[in-house]
Amino acid sequence: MNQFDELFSLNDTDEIGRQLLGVELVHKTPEGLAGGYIVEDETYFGVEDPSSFAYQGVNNQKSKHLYDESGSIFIYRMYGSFMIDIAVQPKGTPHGILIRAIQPSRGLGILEDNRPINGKNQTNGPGKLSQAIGIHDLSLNGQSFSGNQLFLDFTNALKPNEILTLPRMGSKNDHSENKIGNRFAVAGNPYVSSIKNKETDNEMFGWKDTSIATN
DNA sequence: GTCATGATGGTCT
DNA sequence: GACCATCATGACG
Repeated sequence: MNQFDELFSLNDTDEIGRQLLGVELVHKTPEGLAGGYIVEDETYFGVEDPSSFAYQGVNNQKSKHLYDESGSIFIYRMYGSFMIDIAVQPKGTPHGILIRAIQPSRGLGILEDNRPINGKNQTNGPGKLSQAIGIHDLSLNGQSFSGNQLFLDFTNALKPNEILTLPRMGSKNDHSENKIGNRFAVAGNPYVSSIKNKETDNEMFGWKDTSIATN
């Protein structure tokens, strides 16, 4: 079994969220490959999660791709921005993982053309990173992250020194008692959204080994 | 640098 | 016209 199948066959959605940190998210654009290392993500627990689009079994135009097989692409639009999610768990179980931030590693010139902003603000939010890597429609919905348009690359994956577990962002449905779903982040990485500047690790960016150069 | 606030747009009622 | 798993901006120190 390859790393992709191994990861997306895990039963524990939070564990998949933790293991995704350090994996490269890559988009094949007309100009070339563009992408970065995942440094922050957020888990959603389907029918039992009040802030999931599939809460209590909702299955409509917006949520239907959450029900796809583990490792499928689920893109949606919010406040005019595009968000990139991974559908996880077997077909029919609508768990999802939202990719919230990446550290640029591939096609840096393409990222800058798509989103001409310097530094960490280029990719430290879900709407920002999708703009930077060139996702501007819903056309990839339902395809697999093991394909070759928008895919996960494990070959150069980095290992976080420490993983932070934080409350989820946004989601005004998240009122109350149901404390399920988590936000995971690479401790000290400057591209994590809303990280305090003095908490960043400017030497290693929070990775165990950064000998793999960015280009 | 931090924080609070208004703008946002597509989708659904 | 309301809803929202967001973003950019402008006032501070």
